[in-house]
Amino acid sequence: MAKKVKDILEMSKHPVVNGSLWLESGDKRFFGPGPVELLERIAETGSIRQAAKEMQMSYKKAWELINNLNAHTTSPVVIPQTGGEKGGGSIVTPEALELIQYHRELRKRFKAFLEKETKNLSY
Amino acid sequence: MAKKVKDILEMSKHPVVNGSLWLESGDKRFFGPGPVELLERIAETGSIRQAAKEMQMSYKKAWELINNLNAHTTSPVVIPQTGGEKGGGSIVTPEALELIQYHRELRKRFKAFLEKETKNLSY
DNA sequence: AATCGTTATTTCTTTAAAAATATAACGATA
DNA sequence: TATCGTTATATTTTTAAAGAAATAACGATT
Repeated sequence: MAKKVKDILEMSKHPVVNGSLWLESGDKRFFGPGPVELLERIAETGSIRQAAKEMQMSYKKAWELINNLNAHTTSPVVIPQTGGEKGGGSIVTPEALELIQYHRELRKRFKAFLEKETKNLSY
Repeated sequence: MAKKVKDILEMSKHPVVNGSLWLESGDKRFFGPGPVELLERIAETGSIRQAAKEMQMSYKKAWELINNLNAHTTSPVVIPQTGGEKGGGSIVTPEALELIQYHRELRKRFKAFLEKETKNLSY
């Protein structure tokens, strides 16, 4: 009888099945953990720059993520305003909030999958 | 009523849920797509160097992957022989083949998960 | 002992990604 | 119209990862 995985792996090191999820189209990722957190923080702060700063992300990268995300939605999920009383800012649309919620649920299902597979290592 | 994801995403670009899976312990990955393919090729060729070459992977990286993998198993899954009639070579143990098989099945389950989630985007 | 191609390892170089920097445009407000 | 902090964008610099190259050790075979 062939050995089982748990007899091959060094179980004392507590190996786990882990992974990453994202939305892509044409091999290009446009919605993963990064953009999600960014959206959340833009919603809070009203500013791409400030949100990026909180995440220790460069403004440039943040802007690219948002721009890329907007390119994959029927209407922009982040609406920037340049100039204005405080120099400008950005608001996230209700659709963005919907995407965030979707991703939370997706992540929950993925987490369940990973935990199931991790448990499965032991049998 | 809140919009659904399919109404927010630009569905004409055919977005899909995709992801990556691996085994890790202590935040360090030791078994993902790379090592799996490498093991398969070492099994075929009997040589780390040749296997790496086939994958356009540097020998150094291949060796690191294998070394790292061996460090997470109860006994080495790749046994190198330095020197010998053809200069040496490496053989993969039955346990390695078992790991490969495990990963194939894991990947199958993950694929099903991803496809289900991708379909789910449309509803 | 000479040969072979591999393993094992270090060092150097290249490349790519990320980050930092700089600057123009913007428009509500005072 | 002067100010503000932001968006938008290009350019430069830094950093990290990957790759290339070089070298010693190895041992069965001849």
